[in-house]
Amino acid sequence: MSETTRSLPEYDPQAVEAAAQRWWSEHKSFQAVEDPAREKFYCLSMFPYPSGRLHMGHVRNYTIGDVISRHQRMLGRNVLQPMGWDAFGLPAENAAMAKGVAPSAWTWDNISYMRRQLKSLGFGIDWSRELATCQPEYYRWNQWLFLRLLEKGLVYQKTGTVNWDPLDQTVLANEQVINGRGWRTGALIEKREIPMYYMRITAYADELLGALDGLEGWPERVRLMQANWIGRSEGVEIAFPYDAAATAAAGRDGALLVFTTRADTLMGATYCAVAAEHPLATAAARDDAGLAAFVEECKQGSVMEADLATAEKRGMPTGFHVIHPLTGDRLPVWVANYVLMGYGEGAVMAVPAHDERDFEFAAKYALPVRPVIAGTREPGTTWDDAFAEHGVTINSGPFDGLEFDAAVDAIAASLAEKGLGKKRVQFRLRDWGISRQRYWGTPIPIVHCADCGVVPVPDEQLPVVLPEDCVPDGSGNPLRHRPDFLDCRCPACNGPARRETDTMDTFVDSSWYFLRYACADNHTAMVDDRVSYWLPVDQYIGGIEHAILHLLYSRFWTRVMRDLDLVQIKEPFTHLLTQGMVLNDIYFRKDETGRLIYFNPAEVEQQADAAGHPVAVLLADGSPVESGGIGTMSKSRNNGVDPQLLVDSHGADTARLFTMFTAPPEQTLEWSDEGVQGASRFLKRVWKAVHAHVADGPASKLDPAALTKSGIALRRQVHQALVKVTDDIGRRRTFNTAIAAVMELLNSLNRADVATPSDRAVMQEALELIVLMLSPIVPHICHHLWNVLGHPGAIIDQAWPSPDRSALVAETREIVVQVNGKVRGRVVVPAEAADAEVRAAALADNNVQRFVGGQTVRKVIVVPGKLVNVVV
RNA sequence: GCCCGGGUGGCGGAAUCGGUAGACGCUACGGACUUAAAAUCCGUUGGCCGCAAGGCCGUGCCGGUUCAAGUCCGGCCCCGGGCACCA
Repeated sequence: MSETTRSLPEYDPQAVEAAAQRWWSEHKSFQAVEDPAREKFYCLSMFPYPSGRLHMGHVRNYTIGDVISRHQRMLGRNVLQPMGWDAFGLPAENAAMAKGVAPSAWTWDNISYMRRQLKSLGFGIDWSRELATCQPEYYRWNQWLFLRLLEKGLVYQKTGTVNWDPLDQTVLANEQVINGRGWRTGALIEKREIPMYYMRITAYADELLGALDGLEGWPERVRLMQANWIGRSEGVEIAFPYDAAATAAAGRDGALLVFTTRADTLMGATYCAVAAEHPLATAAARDDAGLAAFVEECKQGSVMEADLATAEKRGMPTGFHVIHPLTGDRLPVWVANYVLMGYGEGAVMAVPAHDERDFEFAAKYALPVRPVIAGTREPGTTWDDAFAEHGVTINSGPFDGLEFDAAVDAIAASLAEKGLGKKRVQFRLRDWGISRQRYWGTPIPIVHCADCGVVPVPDEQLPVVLPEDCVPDGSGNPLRHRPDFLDCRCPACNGPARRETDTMDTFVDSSWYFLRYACADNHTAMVDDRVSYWLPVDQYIGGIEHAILHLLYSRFWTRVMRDLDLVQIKEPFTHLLTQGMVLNDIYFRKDETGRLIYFNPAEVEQQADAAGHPVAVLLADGSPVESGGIGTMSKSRNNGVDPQLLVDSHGADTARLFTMFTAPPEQTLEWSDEGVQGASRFLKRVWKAVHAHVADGPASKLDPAALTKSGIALRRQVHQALVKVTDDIGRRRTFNTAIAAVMELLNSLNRADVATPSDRAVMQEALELIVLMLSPIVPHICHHLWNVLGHPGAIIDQAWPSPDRSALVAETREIVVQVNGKVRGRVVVPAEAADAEVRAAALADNNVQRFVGGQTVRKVIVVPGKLVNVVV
């Protein structure tokens, strides 16, 4: 590089980015066109909820998608990267309540602001396919498919439990229940049973579970979480016949049905327990005021499983008994708050000796413990917990001495003989309740007629359009007060009728939006042929928080559409990347009432106090604030970073580089102002290296045969970096290490001595490759630098480069030598050296000799090309 | 409570299939340039011992397998995600 002082052009991100974005827009670079002759690549990021402004999590998510998309494009694929809006949901209703603005207006304002932000980040999105789930053109197909499922019996009605706020007279979301109280009213929340529509996802439980094995492009942990969520377990359904009192109360002969995976412990059952909602509990409570009060108490609080499972175990006897199906013993039936009505039969047989929860309950209420599995403890000794592992049966009469499987088989056979039990499979998965007592969602296409009952809306009357000018006030669904929506004609008898006011769960919207991108302009059908070209999604990217619900519903919905012959695929997403959350520091003060006031980290500075200890100080008043550690960026903790400020101050490329470099995509990412500086500095260094190089005039053509020794070594580093970056971006998706490899290479180039024309040719090649390798990550600056390097076309049309294999060949290798597993030296050997030769060189090393000393060499392990371990 | 992840220098992280722990970046410190500052460039930076060569210790904790463990196995601790109406 010449040492003459001269002024190189300054890196001005705003100008560079505006120019690149203008070029892409003018050339419609990202408009995807179906072309059966070309291999397609459908790269999809989870669509955002239009909450107001982009947050760093969005920037991270969409940068990952854009890097993969641009890389695939360079590999020659026909890439589709669409974008849309998950536009229905609760926050719009909350904003409406807070600001008195209609959810629709609020949502569309947010969409136009966020669309502009996405464009300023330079994502290669095909905006011609944009959709929003709150458009009738979209949600009419939610309604249409709902009707098809209704016809097939895959949608049905039953009651479901919701959180009821008795003051506001409204149903609350789990999020709106805080410590068992309504978030606005503070009233104690009650559980309430209301009629709802359900989708029969359990009909697909076996298939959804079985197909997980084939999802090789999914992270193992997501597959595991889904498998556990579906929760297939094999067990025995056992009938415990009612005693006379229970029979009388139930009004007929009957038996308490329970499901258990531990039929081998049946001889140890000492009581049965039912959920508070169980019919037997209801029957018992009729004549027992104390029990009635307890059952009512169990109906207080939220419906959340986490709350139920962590609640203190409590119960009361029903006074009824059931008959043990094998021993004939009378067992008491209890109502217990740890039994879930939603799983199995809502009743359990309790074996305190071999189940943790039963044990805790039995200990509290002095119920008998009867060990029937040989464990680590002798029967008769004091136990402090249950022995829940499998083992050999004891104290079980004719079933003694059996291993788990044999015991279950023998007991199941004996029960079957008496007609009191059979083996069956139980899933943890429950059917999907889709009814919401909310305004801002897809209207359920049902009409209620006094004469005809529940009548589906005919297809030709779709969509049932949601009025857009409602402003919810927190006291229930405003649709109930809208005669223009409510009043209609019955499709069956044409008499006066009333529309259903419940809307659909927003997970319905997101269960198939990825199909609609392929044909968003089709207003006569839900999907068309273009879906079979683009689907399945080749790469799906989104937050790990969606690992179960959204992804499982989408898998279910896709299968439903397959069974309706609407699509040919069964799995919607071939490869899945689950990105980690974005975190930032949390700072707060407590006010007089003990409430926490949060301060944005941007308003806080780290200083040292008089004693030299670090202390966080609010810039506004110079007084300290408390540190609350680190946590996900959220409005409630006021620790978000507005990506717009970053884009405005440093440019989109710096924002993109920072999020890609700071952490691998699947891990949490911690925000750091200094890290942003580092990213920006690196881009300036790339800019400078390219401009300094071209300032010395054009380089001559590269002749690999005419290189100096240092030129060969430098060129080897260049192509090694290319091999690594190709693998990191294309296979491993570890963008952080890809960037590190390019940084390392740039450091080498800056140190290199460029004296001869052949050196300059190597430099030209190296800089071109650096710009090509970085172009998926920081596309704007690379768009510019590609032209600076003397190329007339656009870098976006360039192919991903291939390494020159001959440049990678090295003559020697460095081998690490260990003695007893500790590194004691390094030797340089010819690259092709045989093991014996490497071994000899290793043993000859001075420091190695020092540690071997006079001891006998017991073993020498040679790992070819890497290391030698001498064991003495 | 249940299911799934994670824990490595002052900090973010690297180590891809059991084979050199700390790549790359940040911070801090020292130097160059500058009237000065910023920016930029160069150097040092896990701890301890040593003039040096080099050595000892070190990947949340305890134990195990192996020639070799951040990586595998068993038991714990802490942090994060999900738990079906936030999306």
